[in-house]
Amino acid sequence: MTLTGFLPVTDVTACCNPIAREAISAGNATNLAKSLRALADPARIRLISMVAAHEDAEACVCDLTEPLGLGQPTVSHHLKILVDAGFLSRTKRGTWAYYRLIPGSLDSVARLLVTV
Amino acid sequence: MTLTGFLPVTDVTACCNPIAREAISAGNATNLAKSLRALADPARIRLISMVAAHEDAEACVCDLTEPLGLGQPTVSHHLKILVDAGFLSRTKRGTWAYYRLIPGSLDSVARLLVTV
DNA sequence: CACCAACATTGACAAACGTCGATATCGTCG
DNA sequence: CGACGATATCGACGTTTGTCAATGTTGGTG
Repeated sequence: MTLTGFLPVTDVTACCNPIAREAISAGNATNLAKSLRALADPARIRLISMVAAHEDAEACVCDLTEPLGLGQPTVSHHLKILVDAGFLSRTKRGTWAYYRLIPGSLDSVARLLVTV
Repeated sequence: MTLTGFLPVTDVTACCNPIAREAISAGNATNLAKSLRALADPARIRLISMVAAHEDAEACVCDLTEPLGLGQPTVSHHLKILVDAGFLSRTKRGTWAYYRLIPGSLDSVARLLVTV
């Protein structure tokens, strides 16, 4: 299980029923695990949360570094993982890179976990 | 971030709003990350899925080892992580240990991810 | 009691991860 | 053009992870 070689999360989750409803295939389990792994870090959860809750629902790296308490390269690293996994989008305007939550991306993961 | 020192997932998720609704605290992000980390492995996703989909919604280690293609100690290891994280319960009957999905545990994680 | 089967625990090892400092890239402003 | 500011990439490091073989534990059975 590496964090490299993602499918965007919406592709991953278009595949199957909630995992508790019927036995998931090995391949789909691997894909879902990759998406979850991208989320399974405190810094990345906070990044998603901060981006979504930020003014205009977008934020640049400079908005995130200080409140997160991590260095700029580390923040860029985490953001890249979230972009590659399909949770965030990146838009460059001037010198700044603005990140946004991709609508529905978290929901498609949630849909696979839910049992009701 | 270690996989040891869990709170049961239902405690973790009783804490807060969906992460995209308002900025999550560092502590709650750490707890949610621990729960997600317990799920973020292909073998463990398949275990949850197989247990939930199994006859009578329970399964023993011997039911899981062979279809999963992993050794018995490895399967026990993964099951312990899922029990500690509050996703599975363990009941011993005779020589066998039966695992069940704890109702609502997956849903409480899903509730924190969902945005709609 | 002695043996066996199911499961848990331990110890070891390679692979992957999170973080950082240093450096590279790219757009802006003088 | 040259300097600067925001961000990305690289290389390195200590830590955590997933897996296995070997061993321990516990309950049933002869």
